[in-house]
Amino acid sequence: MDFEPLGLAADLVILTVRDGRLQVLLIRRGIAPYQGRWALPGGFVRPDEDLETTARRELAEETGLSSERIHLEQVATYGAPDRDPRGRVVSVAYLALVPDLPAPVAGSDAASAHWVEVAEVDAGRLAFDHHRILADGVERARAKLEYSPLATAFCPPEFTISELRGVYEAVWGTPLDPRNFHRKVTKTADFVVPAGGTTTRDGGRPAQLFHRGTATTLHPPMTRA
Amino acid sequence: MDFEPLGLAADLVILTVRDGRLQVLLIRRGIAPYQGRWALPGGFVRPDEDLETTARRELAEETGLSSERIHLEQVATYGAPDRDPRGRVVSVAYLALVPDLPAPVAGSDAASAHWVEVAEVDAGRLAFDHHRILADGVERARAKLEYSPLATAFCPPEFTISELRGVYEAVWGTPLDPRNFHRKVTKTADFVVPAGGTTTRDGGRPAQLFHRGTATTLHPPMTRA
DNA sequence: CTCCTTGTCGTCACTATGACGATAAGTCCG
DNA sequence: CGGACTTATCGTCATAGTGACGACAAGGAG
Repeated sequence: MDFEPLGLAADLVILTVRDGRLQVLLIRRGIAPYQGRWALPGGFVRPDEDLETTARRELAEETGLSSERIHLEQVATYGAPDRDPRGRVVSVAYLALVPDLPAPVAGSDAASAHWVEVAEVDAGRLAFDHHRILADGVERARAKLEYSPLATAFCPPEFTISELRGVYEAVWGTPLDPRNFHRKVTKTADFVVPAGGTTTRDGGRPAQLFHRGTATTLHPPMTRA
Repeated sequence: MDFEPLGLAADLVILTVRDGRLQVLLIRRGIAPYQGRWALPGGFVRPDEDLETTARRELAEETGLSSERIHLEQVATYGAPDRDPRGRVVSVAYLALVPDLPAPVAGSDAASAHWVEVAEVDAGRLAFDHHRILADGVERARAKLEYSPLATAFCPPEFTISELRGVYEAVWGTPLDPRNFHRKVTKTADFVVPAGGTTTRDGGRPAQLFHRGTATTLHPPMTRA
């Protein structure tokens, strides 16, 4: 087979919720093209390397998170012929959802990696077509919160209902009624299961701790206000 | 940039509803590898060609459908290093939904193209990892019928509620109550709009004709039984 | 005309939801 | 130590949407 010259990359939309807001991990590019501009972390797929393996490798390099338990899913593939001035580069985008890290971002490339609030990302300032990839990734995350228990991926192993609600509010950008949210979450089978303890880390009356349940889909879905 | 040798292909899951059943367009491979096996239509992305352009080109070649109005969407990208014995080939899968064609499949490669009932496709008989691509494409279609008005993509420009219900039943593989379905569809704003005429092509009492409305999402979604 | 087929409207009970009141159980501070 | 304050959790109520299914409408076939 005679293959055309072509680069294959995996780019990552790594989202977390910090300080009650949705944030994405961006790196400042040190080299051309788009030197000095913000970009999504990513890298080229190595020969004999699976696409998801590349994504997990990059995730580990940028965040230090190497766990298999980090949620990672493919979003879409971007292949416009002129999307990279260096030549034909096709990029497979992955979405990663990580809990608020106790330690700041650490890793080899970490020097230039920063959490940026999604709402404040200036689309025009991102390298390549990364604004589009980011938008698609965020929209995927927003959609999946509706019908999957994925919001728990943003939480530590044990969390309160309020913290879970905070995830929804941050990702969707809308406030939710605490009482209705509580009812909905606790009555949806296998969404969350009581962990047995309580915490007062959010102040006020002690809240029950939960961990994620076994559900894979939410019936009926959560509703975005 | 020094790029690794690598092929980039677009493969198509082309679905239609014929005789009340969900069918997919498969071709019988005339050359190695997997000679004689069924496969999804597809082909390599040309230099300077956009991914979706490749997909539309292949769609036109295999079905003769060149209209921009045919629903086409990206599903996922498959890049396992060993998925193609010829070397590293990464495939971007697209899902196309086409109405029941009045004329049989026509096109340059049509000699080997056939509609096959999805329920009868023997996963083990498909070339490459096409069984997986097919499964993902079908699942995407099933899911999208829930929250999008996409079922109309399987219908001719004017259709009856029963015909639309037939699409749902074929894609989901479950019977739906005609009365509740009728209520749901006609009460969902902008899902379908009356076209003004009636038809008796399904027998029985004449049915109103509709065409697709302007809705892009269904609130609340249709529910799979 | 009568039967048969499909289309369309209506009813009813039940579930899920949004809005919001009320109470519980901690911390904080004077 | 006793509010005041904060967050958690439960309950109530009206309403929308749904599944199950009865009833009637309006064509064609024999």
